[in-house]
Amino acid sequence: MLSAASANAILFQPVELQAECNKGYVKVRQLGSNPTSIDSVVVGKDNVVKMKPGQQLHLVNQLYQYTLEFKVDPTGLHGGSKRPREPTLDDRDGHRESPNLKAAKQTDRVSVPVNHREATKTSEHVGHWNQGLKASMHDPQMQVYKDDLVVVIKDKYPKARYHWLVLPWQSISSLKALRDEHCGLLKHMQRVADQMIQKCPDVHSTHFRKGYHAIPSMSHVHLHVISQDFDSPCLKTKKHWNSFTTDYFIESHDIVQMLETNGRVTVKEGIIELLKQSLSCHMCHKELATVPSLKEHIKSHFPR
DNA sequence: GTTCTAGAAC
DNA sequence: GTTCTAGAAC
Repeated sequence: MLSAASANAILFQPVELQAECNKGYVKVRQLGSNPTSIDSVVVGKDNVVKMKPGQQLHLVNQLYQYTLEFKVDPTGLHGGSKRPREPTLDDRDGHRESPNLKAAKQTDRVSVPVNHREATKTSEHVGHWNQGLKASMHDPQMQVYKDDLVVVIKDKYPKARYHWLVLPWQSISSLKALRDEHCGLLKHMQRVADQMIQKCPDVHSTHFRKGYHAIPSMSHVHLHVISQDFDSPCLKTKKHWNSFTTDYFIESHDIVQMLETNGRVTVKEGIIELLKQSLSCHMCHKELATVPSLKEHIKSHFPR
């Protein structure tokens, strides 16, 4: 049985924090101009981690119970004159990996619930890249529509002029987890997708498709709603292209139909190989040797 | 999922 | 020389 561990973070200014711990280590991630730089800090015997203003303490998983205590450095020798960081462009973009514990004050304590079972598989850790949609869907800045059953967000890296994701609030990890009782939910997601399309200012000149990736990278079932211009700087690789233009992209209607007839969704063996197939224009089937040449070619089908 | 980059392709 | 891809790392 795991005992509760605690970490005291000494802060010199009240700062915005996210708290994270992984088997006695605390990762301190400095966001801002270089959001990928990470300092890994061993928690000392006294469980104290000194943090500079603006640094964020992330919870890597939920293996341990925490209490975080935020204190002011009494010596004033550790950068106390520095200002806490202001929100950056990256922040406004909205894709944080875990919920924020906002503006902790000196005496604030934050308890993080423990869920041992869900934290056992590495790929299911909160904060792992493949869990990003869970954070995004709950971020009000990302939501472009929501109701009791679903939320719609813009894809963070859109592969076309319009690219939304429709996600159910209900936690369904992948297509494999779908059962016939989910048919109603999936049909609702389809209707919401259609509403998004109808609200689009270019609806009359733009073709959309609604569907699921056969083997998505990101956890949590999500319906892609994507315009067929594929005019986006984020579309960069063969994998991107083939994931939206081959049978790797499964029409929403087909998923619902599979569920209604078989009670579950099955994906053809070897479907992942489709991602490696040669590049072919989805409009005229012309074969192109490289992604840049393909992107140049499809411009002719979708003049601005 | 993205980013980074070595080395293949040109 | 530059462009582009594919695989590792995250």
